[in-house]
Amino acid sequence: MARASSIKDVANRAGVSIGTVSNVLNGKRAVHPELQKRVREAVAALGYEPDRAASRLRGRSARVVAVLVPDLTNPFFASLIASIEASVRRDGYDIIVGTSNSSVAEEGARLSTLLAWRPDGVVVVPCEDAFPAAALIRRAGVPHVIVDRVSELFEADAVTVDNVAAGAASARHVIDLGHRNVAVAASTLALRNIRERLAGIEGVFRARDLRPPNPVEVGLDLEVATERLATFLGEAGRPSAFIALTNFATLGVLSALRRDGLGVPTDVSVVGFDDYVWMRAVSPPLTAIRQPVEEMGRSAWDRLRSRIEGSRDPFTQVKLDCDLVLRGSTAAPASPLGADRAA
Amino acid sequence: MARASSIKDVANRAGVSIGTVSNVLNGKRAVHPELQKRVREAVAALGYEPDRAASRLRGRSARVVAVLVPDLTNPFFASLIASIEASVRRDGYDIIVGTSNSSVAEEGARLSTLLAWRPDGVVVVPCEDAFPAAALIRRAGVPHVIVDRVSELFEADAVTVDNVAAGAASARHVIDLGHRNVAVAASTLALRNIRERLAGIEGVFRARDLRPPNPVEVGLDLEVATERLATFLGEAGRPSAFIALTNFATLGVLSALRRDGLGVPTDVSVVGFDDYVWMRAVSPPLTAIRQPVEEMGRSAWDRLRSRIEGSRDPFTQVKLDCDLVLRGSTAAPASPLGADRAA
DNA sequence: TTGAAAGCGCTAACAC
DNA sequence: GTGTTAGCGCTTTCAA
Repeated sequence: MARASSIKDVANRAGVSIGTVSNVLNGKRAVHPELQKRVREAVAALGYEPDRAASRLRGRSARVVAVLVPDLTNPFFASLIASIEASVRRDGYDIIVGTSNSSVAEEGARLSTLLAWRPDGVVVVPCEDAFPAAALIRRAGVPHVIVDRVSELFEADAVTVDNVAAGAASARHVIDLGHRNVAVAASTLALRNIRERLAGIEGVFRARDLRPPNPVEVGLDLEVATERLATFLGEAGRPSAFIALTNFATLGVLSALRRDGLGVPTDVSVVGFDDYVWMRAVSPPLTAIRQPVEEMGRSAWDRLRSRIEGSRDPFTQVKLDCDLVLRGSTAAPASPLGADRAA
Repeated sequence: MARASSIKDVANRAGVSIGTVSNVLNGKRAVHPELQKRVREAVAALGYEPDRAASRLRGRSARVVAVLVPDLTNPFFASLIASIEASVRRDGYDIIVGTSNSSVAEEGARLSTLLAWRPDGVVVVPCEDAFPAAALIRRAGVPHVIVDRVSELFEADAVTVDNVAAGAASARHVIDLGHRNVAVAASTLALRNIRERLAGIEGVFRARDLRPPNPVEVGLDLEVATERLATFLGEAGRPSAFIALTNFATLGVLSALRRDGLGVPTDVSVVGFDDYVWMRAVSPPLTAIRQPVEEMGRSAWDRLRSRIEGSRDPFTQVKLDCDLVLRGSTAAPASPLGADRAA
């Protein structure tokens, strides 16, 4: 296991001092072309790459940002990380990633170890509205941005989505198609962003003098979700349309409808949440609310970078717009006014 | 932006030397209980967490492993990283992740910057069979494990899947159902692991004296994939079953069938690749080849850890088994022997 | 058992 | 324009 070569090795090989090597590499001060050449040759020959950690220790930034998400197997978080990684890389930064496993306790623990790297900045998707680990970040005094989930209390830069508008758009869509008996599925209602989506839906229903739909919490296990939604479907006055408020809820709805042999959109229309390639490939392709994940990552980095560079602006909360992507899973209900309770 | 507290701050507050603080924290040498207590109190009060980078510099491992994958938006790689992260965390390690963007050039560049962290180990999914960046890793002398894609030449520890067996299982399944005219879709055939899957299929067909199916390369864009498969479907002698060799090819097949209004499995049976929750939720739920992603990550870390701990065993190539998960997308062909060319 | 001090690889301030 | 050196935060000798 050959020790990686150090700046000393390069200096020896090039016959210069380590200071000169550093100057060539960082370009802070002019160095004679001849020496430059010799240094660069030595660097190439040895495959030297400055030690990021050592370099940081002596005053330079390590150019690393820590990213903490609840769960990497959730495609939304994976896409978010992909976007953040692409963004930071453009500025020569690396990311170190951690997972809180959707547990507040682990969240704090993970954050601590992430902070032990003394990152230049931190991007977090808290696993619950309450985000006690925020204290750790503030104590460390590290620039940070909260993404996706934001409690009302926590004062920090944040990047979210206009959840109310997203919910409203989906509600308008199904109402305009003629649906009156609409159901809403969410993995949980404990998160503010999800409740906001629901509020958006309720707002539209109320504005049109319709009774707002009741939400169903389906959890995070497909069997359980299917079960819960199935009993719901069995009841009299089965809804003619479903709006899913999370990507997992979308799967639950689809699974429950399949189990009951109900056709989409013939028997029941479905509005999904998030937009993944599979939603375009399946039959019918899913009408869905698309979150601008890509842009969320970029936006989080923009804000974080400006903080890293010393910005002292007041906290901002960026709210990005979702699109409602119309595809084949929504249609007018079979009977003009839906399987209506007015029957 | 408060500077994070250092070992010195802790020492001052506890009224001991920094050496004692270090000994309390690392437990290398006995420390008087009273002093221990004072140190721990100071640590808690200051929220002190030792600087990983500085600690590594002075001889300790930093407990990081670098992970490089072609693309984080691919759910397979995302799941793999999730598994690796969970595994390494159990041993107190962190991961720093990079993406090669499926480009060999970027792969080398990314690997260099990842190596600049002097990680204890590296896990790589190369983006092509040729893996020139391997030279960088070897020169650095860092323990490493190659996952998923392995060229014949490169000598290193590797964790893969038994691709031949996986292909064979899918072939046997559709043949047993009565299909004779079978098509195979892959995003690309430039990767050895995918060619092995195909070889597995061909082997079974030949062993049963059937003409092996021709493969279609569909690329990585859904529109393009749909197009390519659609022309294929339009031809006389349309296949009665499709086997997809990658998760993306699965989507292409589904999309093409939908476009042509063909029912699954009534008109065409489909065997998908990889196993994600959506495959269980949609109608029909997909029969698919499940790669043991979870286990792949764990296994890669097991091997890597033993190398980090100094193991000098010869290189091993772990080959894990895939399952064929039977669900609703495969069935006997409409006419007993399929839309056969023997007609 | 504890403290003092060397030194890891690097950058930046200082000397020439 | 170049070399020398202090010192970042830490672990680990070496003395006491």
